[in-house]
Amino acid sequence: MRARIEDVAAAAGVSMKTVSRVLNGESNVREDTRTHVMATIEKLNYRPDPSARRLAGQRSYEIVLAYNNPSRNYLMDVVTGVLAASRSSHYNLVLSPITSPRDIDEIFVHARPEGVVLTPPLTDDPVVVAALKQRRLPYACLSPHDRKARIGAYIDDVAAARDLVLALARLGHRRIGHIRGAKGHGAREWRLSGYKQALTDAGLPYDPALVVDGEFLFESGVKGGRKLLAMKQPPTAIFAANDDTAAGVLRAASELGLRVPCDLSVCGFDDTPVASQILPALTTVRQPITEMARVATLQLIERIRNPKAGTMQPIGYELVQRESVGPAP
Amino acid sequence: MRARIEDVAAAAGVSMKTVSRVLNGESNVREDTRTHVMATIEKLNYRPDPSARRLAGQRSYEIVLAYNNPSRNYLMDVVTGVLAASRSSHYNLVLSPITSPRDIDEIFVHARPEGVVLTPPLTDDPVVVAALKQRRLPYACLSPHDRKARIGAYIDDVAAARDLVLALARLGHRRIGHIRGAKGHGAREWRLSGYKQALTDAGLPYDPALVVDGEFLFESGVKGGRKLLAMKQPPTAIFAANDDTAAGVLRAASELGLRVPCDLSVCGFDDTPVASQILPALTTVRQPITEMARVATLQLIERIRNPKAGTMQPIGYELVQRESVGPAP
DNA sequence: CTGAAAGCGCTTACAG
DNA sequence: CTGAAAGCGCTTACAG
Repeated sequence: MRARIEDVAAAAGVSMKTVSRVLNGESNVREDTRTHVMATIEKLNYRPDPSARRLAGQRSYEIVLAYNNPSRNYLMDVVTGVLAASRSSHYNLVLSPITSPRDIDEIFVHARPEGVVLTPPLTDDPVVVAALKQRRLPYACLSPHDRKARIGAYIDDVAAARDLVLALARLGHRRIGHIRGAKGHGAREWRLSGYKQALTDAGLPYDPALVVDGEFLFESGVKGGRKLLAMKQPPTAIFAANDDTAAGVLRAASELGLRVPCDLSVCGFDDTPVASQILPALTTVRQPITEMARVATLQLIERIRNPKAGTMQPIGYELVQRESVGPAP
Repeated sequence: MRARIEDVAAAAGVSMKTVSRVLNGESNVREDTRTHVMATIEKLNYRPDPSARRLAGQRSYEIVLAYNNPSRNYLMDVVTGVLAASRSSHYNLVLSPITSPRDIDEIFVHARPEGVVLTPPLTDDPVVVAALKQRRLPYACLSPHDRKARIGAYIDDVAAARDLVLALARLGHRRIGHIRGAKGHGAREWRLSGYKQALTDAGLPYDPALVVDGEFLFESGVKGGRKLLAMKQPPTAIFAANDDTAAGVLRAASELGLRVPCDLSVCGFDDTPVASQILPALTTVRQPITEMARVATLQLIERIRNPKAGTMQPIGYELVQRESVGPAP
């Protein structure tokens, strides 16, 4: 039989309440009492029953991870990070795929979360955020568009995009195209912004014709790539908003008989598996997604414990140089 | 305030026990009593408190999804399927990454599952399976090596591999190479077996030199591809055990200046994103992973309810013809 | 077919 | 710093 708190109390010669105090790290326990109770817990291999704890404490210890669009790769990394952080703090993770932002209340059908982790683009959905605020539910965000008044984690997308494009400029590229990310994602704006900054830094003019729309998809790259490469003065390099898009550009280039990186340089963003497996392998930016998710969840937990705690944490990124970028032809 | 079972009982003019019976679909409730109680539940928008239910019932309603190796893509699809099935039956999903099969007891640190869903290669790990059996814990498997005495879901890997290789033979290929999957995965054996069957069906000899080892990785494809293509009589087609491996073969072919599919045909297995985004896009097999996970979980739930219920369900696969396969040169 | 009582294993609110 | 009592919201075992 499993040991109960009552058994521990009896074995340690204290009350259940004292054991409960030790368990929950509450103050007002004499140090040697605490030590003794801890030892007894260890000896009996006692683990508190989560259901009893929840019922009596009127708390769920649940953290919801809400998501909709992101790629499976991205999501699984996020799951890993959120799981690590929540477990280390004795919270339970409840997954909540959101079919439609209007159905944000779906979350509460399967959980009574103490806090929510939001992945983009849910982070910037006014309906979702309003619903959470109305319920006064703490939430943390991964790479939200608006970082002020939010807690969570992010990488400096602008700087990363700038670094990438600046590297292109240093290789002699003077006409650099950009295929944008999907609307509603902060990354769409940041990456364009980094692109523009790099042009300025390199003393290159900004030509709106070199910037085409996209949706973070392979198809965006094919379409955007065809459009850019069909220009009278086509770009010699293309910065795609993510790796899937860059893979699409590679396809468009191949259709036109262009060789990468000899005739055209291409870079992506994210360092997904396709980036290293495609030919040529993509120069891109690696985001430590699992770490971001872990840190964001930790911020959430701090805020759950203290409404004034929790911050927006910057996380480092890494430029990954591979084969898809070369000197301007 | 939330309604409690007591409130529903009072409003409906019955005892708590009767409401409980209706809630749990037990028999021995008069039909009109049931209808009336249901209406009252609806009216009060009553939802039973999960913690109280677990505590009183001494049940966890938890299903653990245990995983180690699989790719993030595969896993996220599995998660989606398991989540769908467990929620539809009022079970909760607990994720359990297994660092080492020896630490299978990790599962029980964070959950007291009523059942476990196992993903390959955990499905065939003797330590894991023994631990589950010893605890008399029902478990369902996704594509286990040994389907007998197991419940869950699978696709006919042998037939799928045979179809793929047979298509190659029909295009005139007479020397077809195979790069195998990782040890410990049932798929490693099945795909080889399907490969051999196809050769037999096509009246082609089986040449062991054309079969090289692999681990389901991109690197396996690069290495295996180089080895096969360096043969005195190299194959004109290569069946890689999965898409990542096939992507590696594409890379090896490119290094040697071989063009796919003109000089070499390549096919993979799984239809991961890389399969459609790589150049040339891969001919492969699509497994409905989410559906398999859903069905397997449903089998598990049946078994939880009845130790004799639950079966091993076959799921259909689909051949995806793309650009990486062509007539023999 | 229905119900009154006891109990699941914790925490809370209070007292000392 | 510590404890005795009540209660969280359900289900179980039993009785009728």
